[in-house]
Amino acid sequence: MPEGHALHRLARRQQRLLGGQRLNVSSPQGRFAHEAALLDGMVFRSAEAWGKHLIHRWDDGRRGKAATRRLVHIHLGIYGTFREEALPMPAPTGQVRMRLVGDDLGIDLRGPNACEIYTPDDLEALVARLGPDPLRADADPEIAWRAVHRSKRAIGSLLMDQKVIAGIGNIYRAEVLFRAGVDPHRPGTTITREEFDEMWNDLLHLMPIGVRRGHIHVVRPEDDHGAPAYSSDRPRTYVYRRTGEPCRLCGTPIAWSEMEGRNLFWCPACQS
DNA sequence: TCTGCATGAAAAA
DNA sequence: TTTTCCTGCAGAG
Repeated sequence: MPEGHALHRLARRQQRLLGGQRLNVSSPQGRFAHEAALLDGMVFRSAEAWGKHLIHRWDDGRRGKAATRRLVHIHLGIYGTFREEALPMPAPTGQVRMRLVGDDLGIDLRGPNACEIYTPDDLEALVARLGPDPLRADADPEIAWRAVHRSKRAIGSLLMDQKVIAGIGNIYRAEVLFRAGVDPHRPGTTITREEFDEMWNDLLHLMPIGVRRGHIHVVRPEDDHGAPAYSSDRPRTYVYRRTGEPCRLCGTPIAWSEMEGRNLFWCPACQS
């Protein structure tokens, strides 16, 4: 679930569902109890994503300098999940780190990598260490291009590095490389400006689709036939988790290897 | 019902 | 490079 598109989608949804409401905040699990007590009864003002990071903005309902404001930083990691619940809220099951209860519904957060109070300086530092996020209007591809162009690291590794581009995960990494015909093992220094631009523009195209649909779907309709799909739905990926299955374009078995501890998938014929 | 793996990334070693 | 976070799902039985 949680590549960048999922976080941007969550931010929009949570702001729509809870924005402007005074919430009851708790931490049934206890690990966020002190912070939850500070937030309890405050107004949930907005939610915003930078890459895979989510920021909740809170205030006490007053305007201007008199207002007390707080920021909460959330990173879901690989396990983290939000679940919406109808009121009245059910008894917590599992480890509920943060429970938000509004006028119409509640939201439980389980298993996050991070859930913590941020200062404005913390947020500034976070944004400063992230690369451009293709889902944000202010994203500057030149920053990403420079990072790629001067690095000897494999492009498959660079695309996963949040300092290079924020919000890309294992699926977008694999699929964008496939669609651009780029071998994941090539050093960044060998990537041409044309290849980089093609991948960046593809992210600009694909990631908003992910936000709208709520999942990553990159297979063009004309390629959506033949080989058995990974999921029971229509095929969504060209290479991700399709090890040994025929490439949707050329039929060559999709290759797998481990790159820096993560699964890597590519077509050895289309990406060379 | 049980088991192992997963779309991350910071911290530890 | 390994450990940690400890949910949700797919596949096996």
